[in-house]
Amino acid sequence: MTHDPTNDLTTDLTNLGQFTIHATDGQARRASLTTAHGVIQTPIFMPVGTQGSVKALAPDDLENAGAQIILGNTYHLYLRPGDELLARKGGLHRFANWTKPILTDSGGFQVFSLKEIRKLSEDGVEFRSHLDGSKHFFSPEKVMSIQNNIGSDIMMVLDECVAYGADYDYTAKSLELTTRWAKRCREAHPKHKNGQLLFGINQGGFFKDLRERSLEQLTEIDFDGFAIGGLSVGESIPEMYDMLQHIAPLMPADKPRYLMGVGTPLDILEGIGAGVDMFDCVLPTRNARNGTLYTSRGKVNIRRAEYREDDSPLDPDCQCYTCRTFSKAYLRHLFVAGEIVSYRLNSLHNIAFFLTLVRQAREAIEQGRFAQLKARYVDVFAPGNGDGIK
RNA sequence: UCCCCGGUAGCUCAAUCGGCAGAGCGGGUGACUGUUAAUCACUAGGUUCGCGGUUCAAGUCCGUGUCGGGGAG
Repeated sequence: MTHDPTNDLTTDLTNLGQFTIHATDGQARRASLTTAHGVIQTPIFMPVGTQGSVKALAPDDLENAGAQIILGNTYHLYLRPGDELLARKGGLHRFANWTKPILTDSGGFQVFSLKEIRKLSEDGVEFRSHLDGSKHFFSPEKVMSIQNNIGSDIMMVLDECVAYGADYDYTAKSLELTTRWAKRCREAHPKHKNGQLLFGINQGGFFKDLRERSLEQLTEIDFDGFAIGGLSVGESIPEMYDMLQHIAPLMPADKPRYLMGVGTPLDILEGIGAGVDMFDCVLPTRNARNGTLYTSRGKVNIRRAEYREDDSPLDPDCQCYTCRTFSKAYLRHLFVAGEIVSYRLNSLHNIAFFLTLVRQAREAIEQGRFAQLKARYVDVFAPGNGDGIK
């Protein structure tokens, strides 16, 4: 059984994939992208909901925090609950009651993160399930089919996310493989079939000529957008920024640019400054569950003893439910006591913080003052500049 | 009054034949980047109940006191 997501579309399909740039400020772009479930205003941060849920948050929480689009993951959703079940339930949107756009990662990151339990070949990736050890084969065609069943608005091609430290020869061969897989994904999924967009993924490790080669090959294929993969895999911040600044401006200007898996508030601003439009990262939600909260004054580890009696809000400049309602002392208590609502309140805040950040970036670009906005955040978050704790 | 068991980190407890006093939890911190993560790492806490003895060496053996638990009368 196949699922046709066009059944419950909210958008005029004639504009599908349309990417309109409304303003620029240096390399930074203020734009919008039309998907089957709505128009995304960029630059945007996309909360990660690997298993069909942004951990600890319900759709209402996400909407209240201002989320426009969330992620799902092909590998995880295939294993559980299964893409065919999702198709029977009307796709992930209907199953999870999330009416806005969804982007699905292809499983390419699991090639990196689950490298102990997978085998690569020309035809695809064989994974051993991290849940029960069973074997599963992900070809580019299979990954397209799974994402069809999930019904995501933006699908990603299967790629090999190369680990940091890979040598030149390996990285070169890997990028060629990623290109061949990208072509097969495009062939398996004709443009805008089911109202679903498809993005290619740039690889090439930390070799600029390989990154450029990857980009040249990918741009010959008709994708709706292009992603930078293989960053934030263990390299230093300067190495990441150096590659980002090199490759992002070379990407097609008339298509959305997506920096996968990045990053911290400063990483995101660096990316926007280099011309990137879309970001996703587990950092706000994972850190929230581990007690690290982002505020306009810097990072706050809510577990710290100094907040035991602190009646002030987490972030006086934040409009989120958590900051409007509770004191740091109470949030600390909830976290230390391991209360479940702690994970929700913390996640809600961190997501709101990241979404506020990109909203401010959009406004700043429109007003030609992006550099000032970035400088303000660097002031707060740069190492040795008050990064840690206020 | 007698008999038995016990007293080791803030808490609950380990420690071989007498051979460098440890763990878990708790405390104090840090890390986390397309989620195998409500996870992981680091760190500070000691008159081993007191006193005396044996021994090269005692948390450990002996004597005595003390505190707690149990039993007998």
